[in-house]
Parts: sequence; C-alpha cells; structure tokens
Amino acid sequence: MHYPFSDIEKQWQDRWSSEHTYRSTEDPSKPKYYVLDMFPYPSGTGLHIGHPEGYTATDIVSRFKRMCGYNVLHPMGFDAFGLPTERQAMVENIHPTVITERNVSTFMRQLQRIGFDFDWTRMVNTTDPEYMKWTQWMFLQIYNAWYDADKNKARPISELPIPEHLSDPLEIERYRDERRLAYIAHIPVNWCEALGTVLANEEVDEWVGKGYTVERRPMRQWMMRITAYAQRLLDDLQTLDWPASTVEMQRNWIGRSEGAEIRFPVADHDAVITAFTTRPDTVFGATYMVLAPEHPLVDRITTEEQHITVVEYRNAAALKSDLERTELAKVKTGVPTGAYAVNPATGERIPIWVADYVLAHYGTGAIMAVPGHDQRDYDFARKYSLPIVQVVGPGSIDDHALTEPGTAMNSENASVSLNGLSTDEAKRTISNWLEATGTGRARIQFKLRDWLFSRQRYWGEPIPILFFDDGTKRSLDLDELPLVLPEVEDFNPKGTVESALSTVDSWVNFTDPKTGKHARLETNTMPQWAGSCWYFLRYCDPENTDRFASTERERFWMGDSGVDLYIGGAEHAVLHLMYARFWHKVLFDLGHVSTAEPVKRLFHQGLILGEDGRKMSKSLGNVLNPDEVIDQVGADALRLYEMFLGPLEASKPWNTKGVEGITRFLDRVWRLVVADDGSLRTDLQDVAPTPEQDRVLHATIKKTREDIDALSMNTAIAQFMIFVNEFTGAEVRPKSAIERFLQCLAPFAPHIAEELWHRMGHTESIHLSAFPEVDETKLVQNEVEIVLQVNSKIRGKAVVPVNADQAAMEAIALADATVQKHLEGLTIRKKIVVPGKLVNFIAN
RNA sequence: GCAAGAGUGGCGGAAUUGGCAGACGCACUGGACUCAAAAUCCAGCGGGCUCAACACCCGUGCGGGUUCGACUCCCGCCUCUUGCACCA
Repeated sequence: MHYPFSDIEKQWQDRWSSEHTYRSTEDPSKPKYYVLDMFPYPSGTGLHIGHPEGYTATDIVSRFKRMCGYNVLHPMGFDAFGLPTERQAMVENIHPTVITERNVSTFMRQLQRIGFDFDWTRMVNTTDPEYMKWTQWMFLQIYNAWYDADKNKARPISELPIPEHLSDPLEIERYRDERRLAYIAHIPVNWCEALGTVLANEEVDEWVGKGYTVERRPMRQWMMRITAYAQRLLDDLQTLDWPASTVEMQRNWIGRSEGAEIRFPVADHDAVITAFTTRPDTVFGATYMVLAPEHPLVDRITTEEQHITVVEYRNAAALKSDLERTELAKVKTGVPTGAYAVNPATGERIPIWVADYVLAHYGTGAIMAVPGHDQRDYDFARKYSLPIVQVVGPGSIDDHALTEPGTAMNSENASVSLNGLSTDEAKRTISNWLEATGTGRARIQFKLRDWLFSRQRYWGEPIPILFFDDGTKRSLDLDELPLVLPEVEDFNPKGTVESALSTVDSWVNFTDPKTGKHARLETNTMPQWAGSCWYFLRYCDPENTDRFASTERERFWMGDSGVDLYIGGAEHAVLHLMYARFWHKVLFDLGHVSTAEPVKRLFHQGLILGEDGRKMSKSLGNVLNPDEVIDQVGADALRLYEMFLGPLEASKPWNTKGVEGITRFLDRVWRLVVADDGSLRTDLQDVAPTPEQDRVLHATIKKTREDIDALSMNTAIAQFMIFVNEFTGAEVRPKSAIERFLQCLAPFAPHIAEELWHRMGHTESIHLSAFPEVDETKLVQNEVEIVLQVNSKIRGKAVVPVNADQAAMEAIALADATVQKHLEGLTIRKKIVVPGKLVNFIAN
C-alpha cells in the first residue's frame, strides 16, 4: 500500500502556511539568492502539467539555498492583462476583473497543492491598480527620457538641449517628441479586424493560425525606441549566463551589420537615393537600383510613362501578406520607374526599379543592386536582362553571383582604385573615398526595429497621457497614478481603430483639474509585455506605496548581478527577454535600478509532451491535469517524476508507468522509517554507519549539492534511489544517515521529508535545517577496481589498494591468467599505467 | 537557405581535463512470500556465440582520422528538433 500522501501533504501545506515557514528573510549578515519563475498568464483552463516543471526546479533550488543559509526570494505572481481574458469576458459577459480574480484563485489553489515554497505575501498581479501605477510610472519615465548618443545612455527629457533657433513652445515640444524613448508614429501595422487590435509581428502567427485575418494598415501607434539600445543589448549579452541558443537568437534578432550608406543622385532630378550596403567594395558593380514599393521617393521620380505600371505594382504589393512577399515569392518581380540614378563611383546612369524583394523597413528601403556579387540581384538581373558586371575575382559569374570575399577588379575611377585589393581592404578604401567625396559614409545597421507598444484593447494598462485642444499634451504626475480603467458596458471591438475606452466619453473627455484645460485621454492601452518587464522588481518590495520598490530592498535582492536564476520557457527567448532587458536598461540609465541587466542566469525548461510523444493539446486528447495526478499519487510524486523524467532542458514525453516507479521509490523511503503498523521501525537505531553506508551517504550529499547547482535534478534523484537501495538492504539503519538523507530529499519531496523528519523526533521544520556537509574523507575508498588491458582490449579486472604504485599495478596485471594468455608469445613494447584506473600492455 | 542544439538497449535516460558504455527508473524474465492474486523482497536483463559457465567477437546515427585507448577530440556526410528566413 502507498504511504498516506494525501493526509500528510495537506497537513504540512497548512502548517507551513500558518507558521510562515517560507517568508523571505532579509538578514544582512547572510548572502541573498533570488530565484525567479516566469509568472504565468492565469488562463481559464487552469494549470497544465508543464507549469510545475519549471516551478519545481526553482522550488528545489530555493529550498536548497535556504538550507544553505541564504536569504531566499522565490516569489510568484500573475501576468493577468491580455486578450484571452478579455475574450473570455465577452463570451461569458462577465467583467475581466472578475474573470481574472477567478482564474488567479484557481491557479493559486493548484499551485499550493504542489507544495511550492512561494512567499505569497509578495504575490503580484499586473492588473492590480497598485501594480499598474508603477507600470504607468515607468512608461512615463521612458516617455520623459531621450537617448544621449554622446554619453551612450538615456537621460531625462528635461536635460535635452534645445537648439537656440527654436522658441515656439509647440516647436520645442515637437523637437522633444521626436527624441523621446516612447513616441507616437504613423506606420503600417498588423491590424486584426476581428480582434479589434494591432498585433506585434511576433503575435501574428499565433492568431492567423487560429483562423483570424491580419492585414497591414498604417495607423497611429505608440513606439518604444529600443533601437537606441541595440548595441548595448548586443554587447551585454556577453555578460550573461544564458543558454547559447537564446543568446544567439537575440543576436540574430538585433541583427548588427557593418557597411556603408551611399548616396546615388537621381539623374535630371534633385532627389538623392541613399542605399545601405554591407559590400561598399562592390559599388563599381552596381548596375541598377531598387526601391521598396513603399519608398517615399517612388512617386517623385517615376516617369509619366511608367506611372500606371508602378502604381499597379505597388497596389498589388500592398495587398500581399508578408508571407506572400517572402516565403512564397521565390521568383522576384519588379517594374522600372523610368528614372535613372548616377553611380557615384562609375559616373554611369543606372536604371531605378521598384521591387518588393527590397523591404521598406530595413536599411533605407533602397538598395544598390550588384548582380555580380549578390544572388538576389543576380536572379533579378537575369530575369529582366539587366547588366551584370564582375568587380570581385577570382571566379566566374556565368552561373551565379560570387558572394564570397576576394580581390577587387574593374573598380577604378579618376580619384580611387580598388583593383587588386582584398575585400576587406577595398571596403576600407572605398569607405574613406565615400566620406571624402561626401557621397557616403561607413555605417552600422541593425535589424532590430522599434517596439510597437500600443494595443486597441480594453484589458491593458491605460497610457497616462493627456492631449489638450491646443495641440499640447502632458503626462500624468505620480500623484495622479494609477490611471485606472473605466467601467464599460461593452468592451467588444467596435469595428473602429480605437479601443473600447473611446466609448466612455466621461473618461476620455474631461477638464484637466491641474491645468483647467479641456483634455482627451489616450485611448490605446499597453501590450501584455509591459507588466512583465519589471515584475521581478516589484517582488522585492511589493507593498511599497512610494516607489516601485525601495532603493534598499531593490539593491538587497537585485544585488550586483540581478536575478540569480530565472527559469521559464524558450518561447520567450526574444520577446519578453528582450523587452525586459531594454526596459531595465532605461531604468538603470535613469538611476532607478542598480544593475544594467535584470537576469544573470537564465534557464529554459523543456516541454512535457503527451504520452504519445506529441505536444499536449486538447484536440489530441493527450492533455494531463496536475490535479488528477496529485489525487492519484500525491504532490511529491508529481514533483519528483517531472524532475526524474530527463534533463530539465529537454522535451520529454510523459509516461504513466514511470510515475509508478517514482511512487514505488517514495513508498520505499517511507518504509525506511515507518513500520507497517505506522510506528517507527525498530531497526532504525542510533548506531554509526558502516564505511560503505557512510560512503553512499556522503556521495549522496555531494551529488545532491552539485546536481542542484547544475539543475541536473534527474541524476540527483537517481542517487537518492541508490541510497534507498543500499539502506533498504541493511539490517540496522543508522538514524543519523537516514536523517541526512531526508535533508537531501527535502527540497525535492518536501512533504514526505518533513513528515518523516518529525516522526524521527524533530520539532523544527526540515526546510529550515542546515543542509548536510560532505565529509570527503568518507568518500575515499581503500581499494579500487582497475582494468587490465592488452593492446587496449580489456582482458581482466583487479582490485588494488587505492595508493598502489605503478610497479605494483603492473605486477598484479602480469599475474592475471587472462592477461598472461593474451601476452603469450608476444613482447611487451610499452606499458601504460594510469593510477586508480588501468594497466595497458602494448605487445606484439 | 542560414544559425543553434541533438542522435547511446524494447523505452526514458546516465557516463566529458579521452580510460570498465548502458548508472537510475520503466518494461520484461526467474525466484521468495501467498491457497491464489496484488503488493513487497531477492536476482537477471545491449547483441552474437554457447546446453551452460569461462573465454571470445560485435556494439554509442553513417564514413574517415588522431591516439596505447574515442560516446567523448578532428574532418566529411545523414537524420531529427528549435529558431530565423529576400535583412542588401
């Protein structure tokens, strides 16, 4: 029969809660450890089986660190703003606040059943007005800041030098607005009519996959100037202990490329086309130019004859989705504008085309096409019979473009020659020439784009900006925050580009008490990412009403390296983790936080797949509910099983038989201490462990310590099983060894460990006890088994004293019958002796 | 296409300054206990050869290489997963 997990788990959870066992301490004499989970979105479906995986891992680490004498912060909260709640509210016709409360309480109940050591007094909820207040305040910090490129940091907008020629307040305001880190722009965005909102590029796939239609539409939007931080976001990746794949993804996302921008005058026209290229050394081979269909110069330079063709082409391109313009469109299309540009290097007139293989939002939206050395340009030139010139050798451009570096050729004019130079030299030389002649300059281009920050939804943080009738505006002061959402009758999409907030006239339209002027409030709200950019700061000091967190407590917990360990899914590798880094850096520049990076060590747990090896989903019917698993086998078994399944970072399938193996193990642990009748076992005695028992015990302590630090929970549990196998077979079970084993087990299976600890006579919680130390002397073995080899093949084994010298080992090896057999008739040419490992005779 | 990571028994997985491949668990087989079953306990469990033991041979995706010795290091492939994808 199973041990009584359902009784003891509930009982200990209640007792830990009433005794505040896991209340975070802030003892300045002890070091701190901040271990963080990515907080969940409280969906209506409740916790799924994947949630406890990462949470259990952090729970183990936090319990272990607490037992090692650290002040530990292991908090939990809810990322509760977002579209699904609003949609659920619409379906059920209940206010999102109520839905959120309901979902949060379900999540909390489920989390508590698993026995996590979260300090619930520090719980945060992004929709709580007291939390929102600081999200809005931080937004305004960003809004009221500009990026000082000289000092390479953000500074308050009040410190922005205003050019002397500006005197009109509106002009000064515009000058500032153009430099704020949060600003309004009119750009094409992903608009979803059915959802009634714009979506971030990264969100589009998800909703299109669910059958929604997303179109590109130019709209007024709030943007975050994350691009100002591109270089720092890239550089600081080196300081982080993050998964290589995530660092790589962020690097790609930032997409730094070095090159030059080159100015091409339009022939017989005053316009100039600026093109960005990473290969300025090939400028002599630029035989045509291409503008993106959306490029602002297209209208100005297109000739009368080409006008209709170009307009038609542009309209067709506008209707294409991004998918059609990229993935599906392997065949490039384009039309000539009829205009010509002058290649500044060759002085030749080259035709200007419009083609949608050039993206409006990257670089300058225009390229110099070098078909000889760029495959895309090559394909296009071949299709439309444009000239192809080779300016880099060696090799032939008969079949394809030569994109590799080489030696410049055919690249000479009256004032500069690249001929004979390597690609690197040629780049330097031409960049200097461009600069000297005013036709261009070296430049670094990033792929990263500014962050689209506004949503046209109800269920998000309102943007605290007032617009006055005279065209001026002001941001709300701290004493006016939080700006809370108004009650609405109906938050369904209105088919307009404004959120449901715009329908609440009394909220939107009012007389500003501070200025006495008539004002309109911004009706856009913030995206879900906003609240998750800084929640880890709020955990440090969640009750604070004067600041998002006091300086002292922020410094105490964020220390000099920020969050010590952050565990969450890899799906946030670029979005949340990039946004949060940016947000944190702005706060850092403005002096509000003490670290340049929020998270020192990051780890992604893998997916738990269905028993069939496929991703769990409702439609496949392979979804598991943690509540059911706990009902059947208990929380400790659920925790242990999820950890034993395999490496934390790997995706691995659930296996019900495997769960049985874990329950069997826990039953064995129970029986190590408790007899069938429920009393303490009589063979549990105050005796000294045997040397072998001591060795297993200390190996277990050592492995537990090492494996928790390495997040290798599965191998620690394997060691627990070895311990239990060893001690189950013992006639007498030394109490001291069993107790120390329970302390090792405690972070993993907190309930059973606590119960047995108390049954063995302790009155204090095992989770507040000091983690056992390793006695290395107990691990030293007197004798070791070595391998005897002849010509590198294993021919025997021998047990030798651990300190046996080479001669002794050789002698033992030579005495082995099988070794002798294999050496018969051969001469030993070489002897390899590795102390404690092997003896190898090379003979022929 | 580019980038990152992975490939080990029937299954999940262990093992890295190069030194006994398969720890631990699951499944399976046998035994003990039982009238019997379940549970529990004990033992076995990569493949080949062998009645069996000893001995021997093969074996970490494939093909090469370095080395006394390679799951581990190097070169070239194949497959899978994830991410990015006309980024000039």
